Amino acid sequence: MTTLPRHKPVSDASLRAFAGYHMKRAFNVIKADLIETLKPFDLRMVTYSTLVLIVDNPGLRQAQMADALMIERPNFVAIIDELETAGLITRQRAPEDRRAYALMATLSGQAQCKWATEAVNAHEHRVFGVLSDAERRLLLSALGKIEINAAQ
Amino acid sequence: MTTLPRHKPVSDASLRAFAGYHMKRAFNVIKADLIETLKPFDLRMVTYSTLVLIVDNPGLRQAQMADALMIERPNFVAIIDELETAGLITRQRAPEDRRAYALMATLSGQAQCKWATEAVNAHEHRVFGVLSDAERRLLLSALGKIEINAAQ
DNA sequence: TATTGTTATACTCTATAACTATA
DNA sequence: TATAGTTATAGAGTATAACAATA
Repeated sequence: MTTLPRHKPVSDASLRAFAGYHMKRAFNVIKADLIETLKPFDLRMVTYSTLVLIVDNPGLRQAQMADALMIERPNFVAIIDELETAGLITRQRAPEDRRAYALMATLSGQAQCKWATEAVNAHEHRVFGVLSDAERRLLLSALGKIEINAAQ
Repeated sequence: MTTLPRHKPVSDASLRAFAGYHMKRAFNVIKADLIETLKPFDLRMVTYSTLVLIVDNPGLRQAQMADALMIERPNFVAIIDELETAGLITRQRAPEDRRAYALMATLSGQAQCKWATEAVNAHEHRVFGVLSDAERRLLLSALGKIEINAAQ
């Protein structure tokens, strides 16, 4: 008896004309799956990315890491605190510049990074496994072009 | 004289192995451009998407719109307030269910939607114009597959 | 005077519980 | 009792100004 039926389908045809809308929707599902993937390791997307960068680039300063991750320096403090409290990284005063900290992964941090990366690889396989190798290559190529184009 | 040179390049090679990392970086540049595109219209991404949906689906209820946009009902209230205050839409009590509001775009809202959509089309051309038609089609197809796959 | 890490702060986005008015 | 819209609130995420220690 409702003239406004409750489950009338909503048309998003106009939005679907935009590639950006599809990017957002696809990225939303990827993000949701990644968050679940990292939860057992007590890592968030940003703490996982940071941990990987510290493992791969031992000894760098906070400001350098923050720049690479495009995170504002003040916001990076809590992220580093979180990883340090979890025993995954250490802050070491840089001997030649006592204002700066050099960031290093602990042995535990290296192990955690390796295990989490295995889980993230499984996540990537789950999410992008629907694509053929050719599709996946073309997706990466297209994404790269979009990013480079914007930097001009 | 720094043994930790300030601009030592940071390797993100490990992260670049992940398609999701490229998705995030590409989406970041798209988002930044779209935010600038919508600023002259006093619209945010979410208010623009909502306006388009209301123009295309006049008379639907808030809850239906919120579901379609995957926004929690409480958070949708401020979005609708914003569009209503700007004179772009109206809330009309649904006569057959006086708890509900039917959402309608005003004439001004329809015009604003049309102009903003022209700007968003230009934005899409700027951002995705680096891709060939074939690349763009394959990107959309791949994104669709990722989204559908996740819904299973 | 400038820079590193930090604190404080504010604004957005997102998620949940609970209220009101209607059904 | 259940639902539509709302309020309040809390947690992330993000951005800027300003401070102490050091250069």
